[in-house]
Amino acid sequence: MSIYDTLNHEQQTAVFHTEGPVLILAGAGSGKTRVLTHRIAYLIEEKGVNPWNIMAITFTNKAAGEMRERVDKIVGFGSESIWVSTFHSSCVRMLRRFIDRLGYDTNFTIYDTDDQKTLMKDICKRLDIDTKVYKERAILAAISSAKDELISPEEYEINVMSDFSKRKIALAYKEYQKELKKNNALDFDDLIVKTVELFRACPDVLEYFQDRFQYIMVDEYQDTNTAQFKFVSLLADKYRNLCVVGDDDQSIYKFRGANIGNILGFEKVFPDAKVVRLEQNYRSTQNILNAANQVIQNNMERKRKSLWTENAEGEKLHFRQFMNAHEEAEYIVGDISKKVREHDGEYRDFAILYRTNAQSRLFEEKFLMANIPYKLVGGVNFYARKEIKDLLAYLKTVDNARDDLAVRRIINVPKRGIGATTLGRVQDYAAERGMSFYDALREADQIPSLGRAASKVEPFVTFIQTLRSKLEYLSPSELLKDIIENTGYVEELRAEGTEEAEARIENIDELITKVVTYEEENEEPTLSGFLEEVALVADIDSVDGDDNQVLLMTLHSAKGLEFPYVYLAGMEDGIFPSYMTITADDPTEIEEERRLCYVGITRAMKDLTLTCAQQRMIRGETQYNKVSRFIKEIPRDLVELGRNFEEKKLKEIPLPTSYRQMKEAFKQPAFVPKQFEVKKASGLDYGVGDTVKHMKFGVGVVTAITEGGRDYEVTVNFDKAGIKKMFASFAKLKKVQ
DNA sequence: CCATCCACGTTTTTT
DNA sequence: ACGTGGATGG
Repeated sequence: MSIYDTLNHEQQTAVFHTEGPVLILAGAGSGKTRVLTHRIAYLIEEKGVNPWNIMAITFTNKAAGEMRERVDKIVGFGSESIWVSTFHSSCVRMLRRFIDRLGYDTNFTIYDTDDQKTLMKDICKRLDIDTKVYKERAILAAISSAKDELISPEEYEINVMSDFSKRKIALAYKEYQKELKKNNALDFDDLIVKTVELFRACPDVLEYFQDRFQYIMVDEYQDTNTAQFKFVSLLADKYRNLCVVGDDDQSIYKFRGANIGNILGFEKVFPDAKVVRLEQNYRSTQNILNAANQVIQNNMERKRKSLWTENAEGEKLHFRQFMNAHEEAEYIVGDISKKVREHDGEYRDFAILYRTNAQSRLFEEKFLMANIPYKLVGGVNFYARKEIKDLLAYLKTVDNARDDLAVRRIINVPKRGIGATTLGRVQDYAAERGMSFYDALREADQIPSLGRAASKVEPFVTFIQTLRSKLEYLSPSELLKDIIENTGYVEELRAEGTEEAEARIENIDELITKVVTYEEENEEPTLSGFLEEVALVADIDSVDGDDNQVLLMTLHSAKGLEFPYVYLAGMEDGIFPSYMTITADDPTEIEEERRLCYVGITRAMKDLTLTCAQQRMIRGETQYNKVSRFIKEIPRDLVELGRNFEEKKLKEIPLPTSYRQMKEAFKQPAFVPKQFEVKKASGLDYGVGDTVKHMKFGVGVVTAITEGGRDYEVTVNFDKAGIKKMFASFAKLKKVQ
């Protein structure tokens, strides 16, 4: 009995076919990750392939982490030398080694969307581009899609000669790349583009990596763009052992440049490709799967494929329509609460999925009121917060003095009396001499136009120089603490005394924790390493099944995940499918929305609820929406409609004050509900030695109560379940007389 | 040079 | 409804 016996026939075919190009068309829930991990094991154990020669590429760090974990479990020896990583981090790793061949420094900085925007704004000003006519975002989007297609600024310029407004963009693109290089920075797209460029410019480097990665596997292949395709095909060109896994029905990133042609045309590029179809679904019930199949069938452009399952028929899908979005949210939150009370599942078994991030707000509000732990994925990125960006800018400045953006961000934070005028003069001086902004600052006393302002600059320069000299013997976390102390950043916030400032301090504490965690997890922690990790995290990466919380996220973020209970909220024409795609000329856009719907439905394992509202506030305006066309594509007999929603409102809750106030009141990390505070103030109604009752574990005796930061941690010796530690506010323990 | 106020646009999705 | 960023006045 080998580990491969547990695979079905098609899965085995995919695992055993190790040589040459392979295309695995894997439907939702068909066990593709299992196939990939088993394939890696098979390569090593049966084919004698050196783990060192294997590479697996995913899109998110979370997916990479999960695969790594599973590979570690299944491969006995040498699994740590397999490269399991995302496109972006693979490229960074390669570039850190060789990018000097392209005239960049190997300690380059990675710009996020915020940085890009700041830089573009600057460029527009310089090029005299009116940002009211050409918005930075639009220009950046154009540049990004050019990069996705590997179109250089020069090529772009030639292509758009005839179009006036595009000529402007071409100009901006050129300037933008020039600035990036000057700042020794790369944006997200550059990470891939520059790697391809490197491969093309330096055959020896390409061959080095080709020999290194003789077996390459790519997950979520339907979401690769042209640049990523080129990256992969160049790498695989020598040994041709390329195995790609994907599902064209789950291609949902066209807006980000994903080229569905990569998967649809794989057999054209590799005529000798072995094609394997995984069509047995192990995740969902018949009903859920049937609904998904029926919906996706309305798309014209797709590979033939139909999912089936041996699972039970299961419950029917539920559909509910409400008067407004409040009732919708209340119903869903109430339903989850009820199901958990009735032991149908734990909080972690539930997920609410929606089309736009803005829809999350109401759910948050209701979860806070109902005191249910939840986790919001997405929204405002932790690393996009002001205080975090400020401190990171300090670290970046120390790490790479050529990053003008970072230097300019912090030169007057905290206030050093250096204003726009001074900045402009330094900038001019730097531009004249072709030096970096920071280098110009270092010789501030030699800039005649500065006058007295030069004396204000000096302490800043000295400070940075001191930090840099400490770089050798201070760890990143010590450096960060040094910065916080010397700038008085936290002190200043503390002096403010507002709740908002408190929240910022908490965020800073969290940043420190993250640096320390980074140092613990890496053998050779470096400042550059930390900054790089920070630049490449996605929201979804922080989702951890260990926390018992309801998950809230967009449909896009949910790809690749599964939950016993799924709620698809906001099933309305105009929301989902979005207004943009309904009104678009291009009919394929609606197909992409439908694929998104397919992704949503197939996340559910046993229970799927679809909801919509008749009216909904959007940007302060009330909208009236029809039921989503996708709902109508689901056969009626698969759906249970339910009586009109009559359940009592979540009891005795004072009417919601404004959302802002709510947030203020509960401003802990989002998932820590209010009750902590309440409980602490009022104390517990049981103590050590008392007998208590728990919903799930039954009766037990309290052996200890410790005071945690925000809650009491109670240790109980249960008659049946043994000793458990739990937080008082979640455990809902009742004293038994 | 800095703080405050108002107008505007933003939202479809993100590595 | 909300936050950002520009304009304005101190």
